[in-house]
Amino acid sequence: MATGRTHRPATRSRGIPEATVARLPLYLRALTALSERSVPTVSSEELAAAAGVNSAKLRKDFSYLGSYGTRGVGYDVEYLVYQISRELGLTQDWPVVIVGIGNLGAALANYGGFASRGFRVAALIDADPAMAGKPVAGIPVQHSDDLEKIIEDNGVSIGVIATPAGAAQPVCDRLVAAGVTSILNFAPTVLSVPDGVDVRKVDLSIELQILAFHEQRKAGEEAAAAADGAGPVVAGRSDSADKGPDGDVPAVMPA
Amino acid sequence: MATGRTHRPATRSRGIPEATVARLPLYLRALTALSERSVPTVSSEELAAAAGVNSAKLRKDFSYLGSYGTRGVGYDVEYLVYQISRELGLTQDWPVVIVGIGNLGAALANYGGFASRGFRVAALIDADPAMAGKPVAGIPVQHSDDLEKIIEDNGVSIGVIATPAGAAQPVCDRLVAAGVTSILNFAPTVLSVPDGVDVRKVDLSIELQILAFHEQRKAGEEAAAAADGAGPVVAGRSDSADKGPDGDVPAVMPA
DNA sequence: ATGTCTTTGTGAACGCGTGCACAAAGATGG
DNA sequence: CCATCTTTGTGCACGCGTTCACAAAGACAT
Repeated sequence: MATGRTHRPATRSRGIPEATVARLPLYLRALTALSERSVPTVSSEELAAAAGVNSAKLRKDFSYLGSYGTRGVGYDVEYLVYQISRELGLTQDWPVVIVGIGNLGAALANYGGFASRGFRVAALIDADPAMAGKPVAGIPVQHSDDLEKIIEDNGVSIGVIATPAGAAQPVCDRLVAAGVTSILNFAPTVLSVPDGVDVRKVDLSIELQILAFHEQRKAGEEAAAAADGAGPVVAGRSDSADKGPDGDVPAVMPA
Repeated sequence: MATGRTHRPATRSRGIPEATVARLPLYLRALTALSERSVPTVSSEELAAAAGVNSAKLRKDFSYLGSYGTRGVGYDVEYLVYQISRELGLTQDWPVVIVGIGNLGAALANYGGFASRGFRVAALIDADPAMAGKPVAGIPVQHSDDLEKIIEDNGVSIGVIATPAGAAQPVCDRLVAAGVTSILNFAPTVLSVPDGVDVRKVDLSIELQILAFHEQRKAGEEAAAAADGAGPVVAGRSDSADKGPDGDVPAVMPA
């Protein structure tokens, strides 16, 4: 995840904790898989295992949405898919623009996970005139001069920034000025935005650095253990969800 | 950011909280920028602003590493860069393999943020025989038949999975069997790994879904406010780091 | 209808992370 | 050498998130 946060004020959205909101997409994916296999109902235990979380946590998460389960039976898969989709706002169409069509921007444009969740790539924007008109993922790239017009014409409220670091803040400012209120930032920069605009950050380098930290620690422990005459650790197989080198921490965050 | 977690057991690595570890790369980036401008020292207040965090939090984070500041002056930039780099394990070389050279894999191979932090792309691996030998980012793609040999020959301990969802778990199993102990997963799947292996997950679709949730909420509030006769909200500019629609939550997590 | 069994929904306790506010430490000037 | 000023390092309190453990609720069989 991106990185570095502060607990949000008292504005808890409609009583649903942020931690829960972040898990809903995870549940939704697991439920969608069950739905495709025509599984009618699922218990909290089963679904929790599929999503890689604690079953009590899952039940508490669902309790924030309402009482959608049946005691002694479990949850109705289709009904839950609908409720979560509605809660996340996925029942409506979200036009999205991607700014910065380099390798990453092109990869995002081609990413299939967007369309399947109600997200529609409305436009691809790049500052390089040579890119203009060139189709990427079947969509012609438009020049950034037209950014404002594109945003307004398509009613875009979500923007994805995949530009180099230096261009990110100016692009962000223009997106916000044009009406975008949610930004997913892949550029390695801290963006400054007005109140009311949400920013989530994904930083690939930071993720690797966190892994490196734990990798180094493991190497150190192993060496220490070897020095003690004891062998390396490593035990039984476990679901990665309930251990993790990092417990919680976001490499993707609001910022 | 990837998603869904559980607090790690009591194994707090060398006393450094996970939340702190996740912020160290952020500080490092800000410090590197200062270093390039030849700024000799920086106060916690200034650095915190650059990294988008609370200054007290920053000081407490640094206190876990030791007392590297000078009261009345601040922190020595170069020294702090070195200490954080060492703490994160970036002073050593980390060979990394990327498995799955589609759009995303290619984008990762070309990503400049890796090399600059001690990460070296040792090999690109893909299951498609047609890709074999074809250079991506100047590195010839190798066939997945040779995965185990590549891992061992290069002493790789960190693997990046950018395959389709279906291939992720088998690839993960082979990586782990070959000796990889840290995995960065871009495939939309919950990976199961043995104890001792760290997994971090980055899910682009989940990030957008979280944004959509808040976007929907904002739209609802605005409508409600309009119905009350009051105008939309939106106030002054603020640094996004200390508000956020999501406070904390990780879309990237251990799982 | 009644009893048993399964599974949900949640009260309560605990722990981590955050941020305030201040004392201690050092620099700097007279 | 002393006074003042800046900035660190941290004790403390607060709140969120997680987890346990159990009572309530419904299904199902008899």
